[in-house]
Amino acid sequence: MTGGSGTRALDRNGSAPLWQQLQQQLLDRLAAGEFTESFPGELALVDDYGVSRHTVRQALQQLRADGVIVAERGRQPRVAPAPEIQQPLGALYSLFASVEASGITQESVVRTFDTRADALIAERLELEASTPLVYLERLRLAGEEPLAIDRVWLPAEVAAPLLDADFSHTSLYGELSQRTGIRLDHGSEEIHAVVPTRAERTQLRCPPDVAAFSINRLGHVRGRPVEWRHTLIRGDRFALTAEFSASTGYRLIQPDLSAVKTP
Amino acid sequence: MTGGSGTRALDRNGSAPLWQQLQQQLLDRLAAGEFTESFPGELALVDDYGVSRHTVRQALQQLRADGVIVAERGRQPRVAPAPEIQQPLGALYSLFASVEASGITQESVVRTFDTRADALIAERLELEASTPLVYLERLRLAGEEPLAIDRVWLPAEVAAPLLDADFSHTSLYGELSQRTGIRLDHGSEEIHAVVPTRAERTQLRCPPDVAAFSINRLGHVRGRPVEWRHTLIRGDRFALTAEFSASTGYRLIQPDLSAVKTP
DNA sequence: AGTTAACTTATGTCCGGACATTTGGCAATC
DNA sequence: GATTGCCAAATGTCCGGACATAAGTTAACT
Repeated sequence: MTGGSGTRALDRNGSAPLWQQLQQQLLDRLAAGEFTESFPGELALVDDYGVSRHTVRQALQQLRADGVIVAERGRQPRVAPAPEIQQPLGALYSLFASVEASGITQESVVRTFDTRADALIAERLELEASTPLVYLERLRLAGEEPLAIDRVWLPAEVAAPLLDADFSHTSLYGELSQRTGIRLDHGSEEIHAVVPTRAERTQLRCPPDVAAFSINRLGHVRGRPVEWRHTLIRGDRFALTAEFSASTGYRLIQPDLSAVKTP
Repeated sequence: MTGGSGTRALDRNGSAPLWQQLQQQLLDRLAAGEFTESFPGELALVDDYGVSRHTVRQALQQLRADGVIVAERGRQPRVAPAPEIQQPLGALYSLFASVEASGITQESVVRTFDTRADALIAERLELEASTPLVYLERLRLAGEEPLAIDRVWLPAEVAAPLLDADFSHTSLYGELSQRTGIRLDHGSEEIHAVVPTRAERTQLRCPPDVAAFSINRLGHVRGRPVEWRHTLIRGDRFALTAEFSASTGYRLIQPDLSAVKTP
């Protein structure tokens, strides 16, 4: 199997540096699921690819820096475990995390939950207009009082396993991760300040002359858009809080919801 | 001067690895302002410290990865220029940068500009209630139409040199940096969605049933708060846009102002 | 004076070897 | 059976050398 020398070949005539080729090959093999639990040691790679240990180390170096693999002295390198806790992703995460943190009971009333087609949303998800989409519309309550209206569209192809879930207490991302293994890894959102329509005000049971955040979000998984979301949050019960510094950049932090709770 | 070998000494008996010591020494010397415009080459360091080129390269590697120094083939390494453009700092930066980017003329009408005392603001700046503060209130126009009301308080002690500046076309941060050398390095802000009062609507000349962003910001310089700012931005002409991913985290990006320009 | 060619210098890449240090497993011992 | 000691294996560190390649400099040439 892992016998002799030079089992695997690298293009030695020009093109890319050897260590770069090796690095890429390792990434490819890793993406193909080749190293489930044991990663080849440096000397094994030296033997396999017929390069010096220095070159192997140079290839591994960035992989270690990026946290793809973990290596310690005297121990065989292993593939790094998936990042434990997903980084807070976006203002929506901030919203629900802050409710959670403040200890207020969090609940959702599912108003609609079905599969349908929507040409406009489908286009935003880069799908055919007739593609079936799972649609979930919830009224989110915090402390038994309406906080936000949340509407999500996902391609039925990926979200079908969710259809028999109960979303009155669990989070969409939790179910999505648990049932399909899918986790958003990229997204963009646009945050507007709006005055809710009368219908929205009725649903949110909020007084007149109250503004709201309107957030449109497009979530991606591995480069493909898989979630369109629109959330309308009462402006009298929520605020975005951010911190920034030259070193850490701009970060949303969990606002103190109790301060904006019920004026 | 830089003659012989081993001019500079490294602790060779245990403790930290040579490359780490070298890296630290280089960082120290750099912090002392020793390499203003020319950084020693690899071979020079080999000669100076009496280590192999491999060790020198290992020490430099992380410095290059961190962008501290820049090295290219055949060219002497140089100290990387100070971070080109200051990192977008907060939603306010995003606001004015996006106006700038869209090519719309940006102008301010200075409504008030004086020195006064304000107990509430002083407390937020951690100052005595009677401390004199420079107060600047501007109506910010984009494309000759009102976009935001901007009010800033700074301790007079640091902002005094600004008092004879004309803020109808220049930015506060620009003047502050130019006249006093002060640049904000940290801050926090709270973003609310509100319905503007009638007086504010009048100033902003915006139609009824339009919401607004209300942003409170506290800016720091080297751990001391030096700026309290309140900005009210028309919600029909501005939106916050953000991107996030597991690798880069949450970042505000410049929204397309033209899309929200004038409905 | 302007252009080209050759040379120097510097980093990028790659190889070989050597020793230190830590881990993990095996074996001998109590 | 549990502990201890030893050895092999693996990575971390460090050194030396060699050639390739790009940039800058100088010299020669038109």
